This record gives sequence, C-alpha cells and structure tokens, in this order.
Amino acid sequence: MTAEPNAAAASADSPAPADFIRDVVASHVAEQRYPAGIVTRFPPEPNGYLHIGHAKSICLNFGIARENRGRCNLRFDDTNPAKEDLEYVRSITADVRWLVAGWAEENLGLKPAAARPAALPGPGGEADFYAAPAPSGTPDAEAFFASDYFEALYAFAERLILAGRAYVCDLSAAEIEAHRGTLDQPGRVSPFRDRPPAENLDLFRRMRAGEFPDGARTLRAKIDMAAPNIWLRDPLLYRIRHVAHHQSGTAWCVYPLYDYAHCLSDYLEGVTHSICTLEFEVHRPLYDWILEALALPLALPRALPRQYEFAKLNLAYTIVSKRRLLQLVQENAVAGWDDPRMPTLAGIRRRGVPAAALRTFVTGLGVTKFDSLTEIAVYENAVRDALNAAAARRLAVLRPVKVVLTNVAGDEVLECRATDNPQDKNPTTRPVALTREVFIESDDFAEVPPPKYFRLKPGGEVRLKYAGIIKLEEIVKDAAGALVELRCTLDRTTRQGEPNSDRKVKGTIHWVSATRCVTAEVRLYDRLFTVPEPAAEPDFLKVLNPRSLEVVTARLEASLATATPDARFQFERLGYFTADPKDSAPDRLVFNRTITLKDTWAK
RNA sequence: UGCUCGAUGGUGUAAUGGUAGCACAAGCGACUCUGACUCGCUUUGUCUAGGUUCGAGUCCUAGUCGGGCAGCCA
Repeated sequence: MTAEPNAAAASADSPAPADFIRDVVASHVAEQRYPAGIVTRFPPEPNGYLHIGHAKSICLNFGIARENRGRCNLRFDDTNPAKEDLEYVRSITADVRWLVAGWAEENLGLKPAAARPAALPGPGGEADFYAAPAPSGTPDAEAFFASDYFEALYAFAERLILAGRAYVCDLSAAEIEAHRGTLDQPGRVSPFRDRPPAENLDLFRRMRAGEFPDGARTLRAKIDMAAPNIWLRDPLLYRIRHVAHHQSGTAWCVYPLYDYAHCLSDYLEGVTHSICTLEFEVHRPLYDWILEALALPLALPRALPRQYEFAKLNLAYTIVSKRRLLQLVQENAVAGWDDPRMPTLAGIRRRGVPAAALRTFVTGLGVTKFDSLTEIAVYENAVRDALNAAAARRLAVLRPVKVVLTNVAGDEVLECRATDNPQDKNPTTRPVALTREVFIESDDFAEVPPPKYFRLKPGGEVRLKYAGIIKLEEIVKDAAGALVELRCTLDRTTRQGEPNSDRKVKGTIHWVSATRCVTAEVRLYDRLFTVPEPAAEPDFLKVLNPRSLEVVTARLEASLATATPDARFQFERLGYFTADPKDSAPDRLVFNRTITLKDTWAK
C-alpha cells in the first residue's frame, strides 16, 4: 500500500493505525463512493456512564473521521425512555468532549440547538428527511438524538405498512416468544401477519394516539419466520410504552426499537460507516433490510450507510459493562460513577489519567474481530508513559518516619534545588528546605535489612535526594519498642555544590522537612478486582479487592499547598498523583494516586 | 442440533502469495542524586490435517477449539 495522501497524521497524537475497517474506508475514499465525505457516529444510550470500552469506540469513530477530514456525530440512541436519564446525557457529553479535546474536536458532529431533521419531498411526494450537522463553531450546538427522529421514523413506518412490509401484531409478549421458534427450530407466523395494509395503518395510528395499553400491540417487520437468523423472524419495530421521555416528554407512547431506529438514524444523518461491536453482526441483515424495504433514498441521491463490526475491549481485572458498573454504584461498592477506581471515563479522569494516555492506549490495541483480553499492564504502561513526560516531580512522604539530623541546628534551614522534571530538555528547579527534622518513607528504613537493601539501615548511608548523604547513628524507640525517631548525621561536604556532592552511595531516598511541609489526605488506589476476569465470575461482587483504596495522611513539600486538580505530579519514587477535583481544597488537600511507578525491586 | 464470526510468542497486534515484525510482559546487563526513565542483549509464535503453488500465516477442503445470536434492551 502506498502512503496515505491526506491522513491528518501531522498532529501530535499517536500515528494513524491501519485496521480492517480503516482499510474499507480507505478503499471507499479511493473509489469516491461517498462524495459528501466520510461520516461516522458514536451512538451511546444515555443509561449509564461511558467506560474505557467506549473509549475504544470513540477513538475508532473519531479517528476515522479525523483521518479522512470527515465527521463523527455524537448521537444519543434514546429509544427506551424507561432506562434513560438526563444525568447520563450530561455526563456522556462531558466525557466525549474530554476524550476528544485537542485531538478530534473539529470532527465532532453536533446539530444546531433543538434542530429536527429537515423534510425533503421525494419525487412521488413521499417525505424523506435529513438531519444536518451544525456548522463548526455554532455556539449552542448540541448532540444529535434518535428521539429527534421520532416523527420521521413514524412516517417511514407508515410507508413500510403501505408497502406491505410491516404489520400490526396483537400477540402478547409471551405469544411472540412462543412463535419465534428456537435457534434450530423455525418460528410460526403470527395470525395477524396478513392484515391488510389499510387495517394496519389504522391500528398503527391508533397505537400512536394512545388507544391501547402497554404491550397490547406491536408493529412488526414482515420478513421470514423460518429464517435461520432469528433477527429476521418478523422482528418488532415499535412497542407501546406509556412513559415520559427525557427529551420528547409525553409526546409519544409508541417508541421504536433499536434495529429500526438505528439504521434510519444513521441514514438521516448521512452516516457512511456505522461501526458497532460484534454482537450486532447478526443484526446487519436487518439493518440492510429496513433501508432496502423503504427504497431509500427517496429524495436527493444519498449513499446508504453500512454497518461494520469490531471486537469490543476486554481489560483484565476490570469490568466493562454498563449494567455491572451500575450495580457497583447501586450497591455502594464504590463511591459513585466517578469513583477513581471505576473504569468509567469520569473515574479515570478524576484519577488523573490524561485523555491522551487513554487515546494512545486504545489506538495501540488495534481493531479486529477477535475477542481478546488485554493485559492491564498495557494500560498502565500508556498511563506511566504519558505522565512521565508531563508530570512535575515533587517530594512527598506517604508513611512518615521521623529523622533527626543531629548536626543540623534547630533553627537552621539548608536550601536545596530540586529538579522539576529531568525529562525536560532544560529542566527548571525549585527550592526545597532541609531542616534538622525530616520525614522519610517508612519503607526506606529497615533495622534488619533484606539482602541488597540500598536504603537506610543501621550504620548505613543513604542520600536524601537533592540534599546530601546521611548516616544512621541511632535508632530511638519508646518503652513499648515502637520506633520514635532515627538519629542521623548529615555529611555537609556532599551537599549540592560541595566538593563531595557526587560521592556515590547505593541508595537515594525522598524526604520532606518536618517543619516546612503540608499535610494531605492521599488516596492510594489499587485494582478494583482480585481476578483477571471478574465478569466471568458467578458473582463479580465477591471478587472485589478489599484493598482497592487505602487512605493515608501524608506529608508533602510546601510547594504542593497550592496544587490544583489540573496539575499532574510525580511524587518521586512513589508514583503519579493529582489533587482530587471534588474533595481537595486549599485548607484540606486531598490527592489521588493515579498510578505507582514501576517497582522492579518489589519483585 | 441452527445461523454467524473468529484463531499468529505469555498478552495485544502486523505481514493483502515472497526474510514472521512491532508493542507490552518476562529474563539478563549497562546507566542512575527516582530500584523510575533510558539503553543493550535474550527467551517465546502462524490451531490440526490434507490440497493448490517454484513458494502458503495468507488461497482451497475438512476438522478442532472459541465468541455471538432466541428482550416489547441497546
């Protein structure tokens, strides 16, 4: 294959990958199959928060739009008001904008506020429709909604009835199930299957008018009750639901089902490539059937959308299922959808993971039809990699042990220069104060050290980073044998700028002045589950990690007192941390641990 | 027992009939004022059996194993 001529590979994210779907798009571009451009869509149902699995879909759909200078519509697939909620519309919108910001926001397809699809009369006077996107930069543009299309969808349904391709069925839910047959047994036709179109039309109009109770009748496609593909056995198109909708209010009491609404929503928006996950593979013939049965397009030459399926993300030690995530929230296993332990985009964001890290992670995975399980290490590597380059280094002690430098006076302040980020070409520095009393990490001291222990031990030396080398002279304990403090001497000739400053010692540890520091609550997060495949468990709530959250009171260098949630830090030798956007305040600092540093010694 | 999709190192993927490559993981080493980062080296792979071909991970046939599908959910 030759170079891609117009790929937007210039911008600084991960390079545009190749996969079987992008190959199809590329060939369509080459043959100019879609003169109006490439249009994809991301179609969440607002019945839960977006999670890391959705990130894969978002990056695929927006990535394809971006690489082809096309558009990816954000569309709420809101055809089941009973399960949906405005709060989810709000959170999903925010999450998509966050993931796409600075990367593909120009390809985000929105519609003008409150817009409905425009009616386009066909040659025979039939109504066709088109849902135009808002020009980029439209101030109050908003997401598309399938509920915007209820009127258009209804008009198409009447056409289907008139064409003898759909009928009103009076069978109950149980009867329909009984008539459907099984995987290896054909179904039986409904006694209402051959109702004349005029009667169907009358009944369907009365369904809409609210004359019948929930479940009394349905509109069904007339396809083939003996089809080996169950989704072709006269699938339901409309059901009666006397329930208010978060967008359309009480205007409707008949609501379209997914298979009917989705393909037509794609069509109305001019979507060219409708990309979904593997479980919809068997629905594709129905997707195509509906578009074909309506003989679309009626007005304006328009290429029909086509559906393509890929394998969704499965990540080890995590749950990627809105239903199960909702369960975690409802049963208070976590502190909400945006709990930093949750694999939701809101939780991941709050935990401190940059959007770019998520994007590199999911695009690096590739797109296939193979049902795989991705190791968590791949995700963690992407997070560390992004943070290593971006995060300012700071000194912080999570579990403090007091050290007294016996040869430093009580009122003495030795200023040290600490490097903000050694990864920078021209790293900046900041002052940190060394005083007589400091805290070190309890892990960095061992009275009885294991083999190859490089940290502080009886009679041993260690470097306090940026400050100088200290030697442990005395271990002070209380009457009960508990450690009170470590008494050390500072070798002043090893301070920065002093002649022995590059003297080698095996260990360098972090520290914080006991008198010039701030106290903070630090939340140490670990994986939420103890097994690689919690979803495969009979009860996934039984394999929750009891130690997924540990809260410590830490001491931080004074400069962290003004940290805001948009800043990412590396607490040296510990990991990456960020101020919690909900709970941290100047007078009560709260930090989240995004991820630890890799620790090859711990093994 | 129906239909449908899939199978490449430990994991995720690339190779579009022509040298099985990349990333992560793992192991060893170097460097180190972060046991991090970085760098070097190493281990490990085309599900099976036939066939087509000068040549097969790729094409064909059969098998094996795995996923998905029987909501008035999406």
